[in-house]
Amino acid sequence: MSVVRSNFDTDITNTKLNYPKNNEHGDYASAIAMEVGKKIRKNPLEIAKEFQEQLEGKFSEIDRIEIAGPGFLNFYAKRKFFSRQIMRVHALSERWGWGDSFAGEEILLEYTSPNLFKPLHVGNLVGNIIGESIARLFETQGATLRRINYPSDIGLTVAKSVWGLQESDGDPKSINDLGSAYRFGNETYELDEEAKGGIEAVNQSLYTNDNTKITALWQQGKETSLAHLDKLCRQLGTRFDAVIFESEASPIGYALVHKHTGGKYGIFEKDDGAIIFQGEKNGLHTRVFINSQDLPTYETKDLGNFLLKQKKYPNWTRSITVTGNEQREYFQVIIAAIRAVFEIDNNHSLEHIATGFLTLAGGEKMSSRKGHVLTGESLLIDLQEEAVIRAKETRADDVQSLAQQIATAALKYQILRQTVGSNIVFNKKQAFSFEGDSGPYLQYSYARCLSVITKAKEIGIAHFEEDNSAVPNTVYPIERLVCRFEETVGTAVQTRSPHHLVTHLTEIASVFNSFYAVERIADASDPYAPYKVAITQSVAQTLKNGLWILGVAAPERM
RNA sequence: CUCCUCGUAGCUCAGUUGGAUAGAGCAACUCCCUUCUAAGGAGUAGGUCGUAGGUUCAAUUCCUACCGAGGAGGCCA
Repeated sequence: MSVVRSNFDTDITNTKLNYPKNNEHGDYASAIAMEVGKKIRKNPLEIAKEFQEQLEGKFSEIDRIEIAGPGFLNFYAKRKFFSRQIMRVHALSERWGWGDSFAGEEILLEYTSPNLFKPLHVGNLVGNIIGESIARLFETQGATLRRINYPSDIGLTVAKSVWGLQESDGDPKSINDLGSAYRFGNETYELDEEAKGGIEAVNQSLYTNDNTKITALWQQGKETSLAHLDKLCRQLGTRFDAVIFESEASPIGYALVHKHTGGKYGIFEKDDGAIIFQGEKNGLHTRVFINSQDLPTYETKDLGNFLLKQKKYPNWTRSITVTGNEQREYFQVIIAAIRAVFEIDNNHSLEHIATGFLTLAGGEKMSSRKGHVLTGESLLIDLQEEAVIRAKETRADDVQSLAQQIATAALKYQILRQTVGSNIVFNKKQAFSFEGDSGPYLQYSYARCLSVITKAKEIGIAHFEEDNSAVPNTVYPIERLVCRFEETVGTAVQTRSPHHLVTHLTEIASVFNSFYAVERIADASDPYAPYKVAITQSVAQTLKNGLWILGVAAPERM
């Protein structure tokens, strides 16, 4: 069908083929006649007629072209087109849906980037889940991905924890002690002037490294916190290629800013004792990079971070940072500053992807039963407990591991289903139900496909062969949907929007389940059985490949 | 005050980049397991697409104004 597409992607028009909502309007449709008609002031119906005559018989896959409504061109594909696509899915197998639109690119993708020494809030997981999915999307298009974690290991929040550890004699090897140390430090900072001074002193010491006891606590706590994070990330399916600490980036950024301050070609300038970047010249905000106490701000650290990334991966072509959307405007400034400082040319691109906030639905408070903040971890544990109950009734060999797969699927689905950047209302009730539009629904549909395929094998349904097997005249809706998968992956990558994929997979699962409900697939007496099984296989493959991109496991039995 | 993002069914969200009758799930009400997995399927009901203008053959989609929500705006991140 790409032949048809390319034929229309001309200079005269930006009209593309689209999928009619109604099958009666063909398999593909174009509004080109209306658009051209407007430009040359001619009746669209006449133009459509011309197109029709010119295109008729030009495409081997097209059965006929019809004109409808005010001048739509409706293309009806041949039956064989679909059965060939189904065979193609089978042939491409693991690579079905993959492409090469980013081949040769080396992409630096920074995401997750949490505050160490602090419990991971569910919201922190959003960036990880979206980031991982975007990484995988790029990987399907031939790019080499460098997953980068840029945790904050220095600064006031860290100082609060370290101070808390010191005061409460907490064990820096215990993740729970780190959490309570942070809460203690954070609360005391607000209430007690003297303690506030102490925390600020700790903060200073972290920068200057002048107190061995504090440094030791810090390093031990950092290790604990990192190990814990690593464990959680693995459960979610992420493994980072590089970790760059804010504490490393800080002095490097500091030197960079000073190097480019003042003078004729200075990028930064001194103002009121601070060093700033004049963003207003480019319609952005002016931001302070080094404050009047000569301390680097987050902006400066991000510059240092970039230098470290570039040094580690000198052949990068694209650098993408995923953060919360409150940093949207902030990142426009950072990108402008990086472009100026590092003289980035047009062959390299810098992008920022903003993710939304996560809140809990209708009245549910952001606290668990114990009255603590709802951490990503505790939510996963709760989900898993719920999943175990269901998993026990399944055919799975390993109940615990299935429950874990279901739990992560449920969480990821809720986050990946909607447009990146819009705020996410986490519906606990919905996530825990595992029904309807959900991660487990996709997994269940996949397992169901496999079960049918297994049965087909058992009763000896023949393999589908293009020349020997029978194919029903009418095209099943599920066939059309499966064919579009490749294109969906493409738009998801282009727009950095995994939700397009989620929507499409959900639709595939839903339409397949309807197909399953009315059609008997593995029926030895049905001449179409080989084809129906082939369709089922293509659905399974599509779901599997799609779930992989989302970072969701595809259990074979449930 | 300025800028950014958003407003679609009771709730949570899609809407193929301007196309044909605006779609799902949840919740409500009906049905369907002696048939390949009921975490499923079929159906009913639910909409002035925030409001008002404008551009267009065609607007949920683009432009303007207003209303409402959230965010950002030189020494926090």
